[in-house]
Amino acid sequence: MQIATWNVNSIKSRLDLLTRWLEEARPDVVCLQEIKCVDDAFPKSAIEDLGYHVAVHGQKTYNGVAILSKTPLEDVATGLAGDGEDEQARFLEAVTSFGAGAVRVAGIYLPNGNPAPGPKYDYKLAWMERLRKHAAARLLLEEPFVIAGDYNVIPERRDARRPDIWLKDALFLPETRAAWRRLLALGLTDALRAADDDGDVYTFWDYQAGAWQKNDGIRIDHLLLSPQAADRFVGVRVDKHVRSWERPSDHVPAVVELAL
DNA sequence: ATGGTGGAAGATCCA
Repeated sequence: MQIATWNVNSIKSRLDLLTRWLEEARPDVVCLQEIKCVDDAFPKSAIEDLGYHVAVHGQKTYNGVAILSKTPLEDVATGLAGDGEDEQARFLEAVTSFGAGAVRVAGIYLPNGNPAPGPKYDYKLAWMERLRKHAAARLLLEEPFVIAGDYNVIPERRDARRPDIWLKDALFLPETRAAWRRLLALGLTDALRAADDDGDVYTFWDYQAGAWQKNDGIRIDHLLLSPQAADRFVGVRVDKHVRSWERPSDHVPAVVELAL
């Protein structure tokens, strides 16, 4: 089965592209980020008509996440533990069953954090620590578990075409990368780096300055696998061609295939 | 020196 993540940058503006991609790729589970709408405004029936169950955690104007699945979504949870005051819609988790197996999927939209330093960066780092704690708790369950989403983290220099321009950016600051390493150190596998090939793997190209035409990309969308999910790893891909479609998101879908 | 791109909301913020 295939699990995908895609920051669509507004579901209303991207519904036609999402539909086109779902019909082409037919992933089993899709985590969407930056839907930028309240739950009631999400085009649920259009997506259900394509054969998907839908869970939504949205808010007005900003952020917002959703999970689509060919099989029913159970045990749905919204919001990341650790800050009762946090009202930003950035976390959604659910369990889906396929054949004999089940997988728990968390869809995340990790805070951008710019400008850094500042309160937005503090929020990002706190959010990353909350995510680490949550993942640690989930890993105790020893089940197939995938955390998929827009992490707003460039893990290493090779994850940017021009790493030097990102040195002072919240996506690439040493503290950001240290928090990423602490997350991985729990025993999670970075699926996009789990394949043998070592080439460019970008998932985002800015709308500005011809970034796409110059392949001036970064890898900030990630799928992290629990050991029980990594044991079932079959392959991974980035649907880069979607970035060249008309009126694209600045992110493209990333997909992992698991033997489930 | 300026603006660059796009979305949402509404004339500005966020990415």
